[in-house]
Amino acid sequence: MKNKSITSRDEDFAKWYTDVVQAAHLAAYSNVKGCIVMEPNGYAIWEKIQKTLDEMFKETGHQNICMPLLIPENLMRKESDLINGFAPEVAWVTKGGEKDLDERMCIRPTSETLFSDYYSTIVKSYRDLPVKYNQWCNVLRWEKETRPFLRSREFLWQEGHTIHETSEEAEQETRLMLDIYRKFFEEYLAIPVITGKKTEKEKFAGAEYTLTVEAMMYNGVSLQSGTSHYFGQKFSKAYNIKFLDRNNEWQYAYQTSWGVSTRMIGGLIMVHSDDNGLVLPPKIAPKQVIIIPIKESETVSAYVSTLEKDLKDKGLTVSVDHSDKSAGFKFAEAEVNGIPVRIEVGDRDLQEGKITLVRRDTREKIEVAKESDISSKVIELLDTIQKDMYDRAKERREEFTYEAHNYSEVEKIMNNHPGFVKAMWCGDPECELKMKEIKGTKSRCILENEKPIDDKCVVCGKPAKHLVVWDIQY
RNA sequence: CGGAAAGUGGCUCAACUUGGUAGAGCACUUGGUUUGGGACCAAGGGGUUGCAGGUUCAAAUCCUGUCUUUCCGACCA
Repeated sequence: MKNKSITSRDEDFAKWYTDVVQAAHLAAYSNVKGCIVMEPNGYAIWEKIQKTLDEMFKETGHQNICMPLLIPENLMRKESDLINGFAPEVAWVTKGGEKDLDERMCIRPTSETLFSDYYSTIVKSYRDLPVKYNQWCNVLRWEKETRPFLRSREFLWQEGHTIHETSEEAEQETRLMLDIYRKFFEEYLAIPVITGKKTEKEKFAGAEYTLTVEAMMYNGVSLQSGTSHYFGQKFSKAYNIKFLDRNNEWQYAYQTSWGVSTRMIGGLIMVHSDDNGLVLPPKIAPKQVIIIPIKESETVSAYVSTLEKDLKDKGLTVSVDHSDKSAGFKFAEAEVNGIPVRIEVGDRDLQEGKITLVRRDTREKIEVAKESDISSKVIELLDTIQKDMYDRAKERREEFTYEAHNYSEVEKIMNNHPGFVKAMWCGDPECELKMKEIKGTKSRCILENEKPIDDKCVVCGKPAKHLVVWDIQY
């Protein structure tokens, strides 16, 4: 029994993805090209993500701040790597008149420039450091090919920007935030990730280096899901962020930035969901339990309202489907929306002294005695679902993780079923380009703590420097 | 920017070849019967056929122009 409005995942993955987005009412296409309307179901997931991450940021000493939407052109151009990297994607606005062209401003594609300019005015002494600010906002990048959540012109994200007294401290911050992202992905989103350093070619324009969180989607394709950048003194020199150090000498500050976006929602869908719609991990599902009265009767209604109160008292988010749709419709609806546990309550079951719990992830039906401690059972079940979802995602990732020792092996793997290909690399960008000829395969990240699997580059055969994970990307 | 295709109620499409009162399914509204895997019956509302011009007694249909969108390519943190 498959959802009628959703294309099968194995038949056409891209179509399946957009079908799920629409069927679960996460987002709708708008009349603004490349921009989506994030609908309540989708936005609720974002709010949950936001709340969880925000707490993690605050626990580690970060504060929220709000920067302007517009960046004056002269400010944007102070750091040349950044503007060169972003130029094709930046949208410019003017007041309107021809003479106003001198005062062009861009809509922020990212806010390093604004933060840097601001930091240059507030930092005077080493005693002012570190400064650890974050903002939740929208940004605009004029993408040509767009897909809901994965790549849209306007999207929501958080960008943390910090400045520090020493390079060590700044690098530590870069690592810390990467770890927070990893923890969030694995513990909350139930998505196993690999982390590592981006190559020169793939790093953020303007960064000394970029650390990344990469996740594998159901179809084996990789999604860059979060990045943490170390800037060194690059921006502080361009924007003059100077302070008097402990020896009473002027120093440029060391800087970081890090971000994750609504793209994660796309990842969440492509890792866990199925042909019946959305599947959400309990820790991030805006609604954890839905109670479905099969047919409203006095006994059913009485049982349902007691149960609802009970579950709510235990801190679970619960709703009851009181609509007059048929039972089958309600089941399908609960499934397409990805609610982790649904509880079916009907007269027939009640007479037999039981009710039915249904797991969304496996669709397994579990009968439990109506007088038993339902809320404890539900809490236990939610934990199991969370864990099982992670384990399944990890198993699938292992299944499509390969090692390759030469170029034709990579070709063979990618043509068969894409996935993470571990292979050695000499460090030459030419070899990276050569890899791209295989269905657009790119370096995802350089693995830092794993043993080399070979001593020569998978492309050119020269001595290898790095163990790299390669994959096709979204 | 190159190649291809499509524009008809909210959505998916039909009618176009051969000009003659714009139609179906889904969705929506109302009433009733239903409810253990996407219920049924009845009634109802909603479209100057992307836009502009031309041919004709008559244009969704033929002709010209124009705009928009989608797909492929190129491009892409």
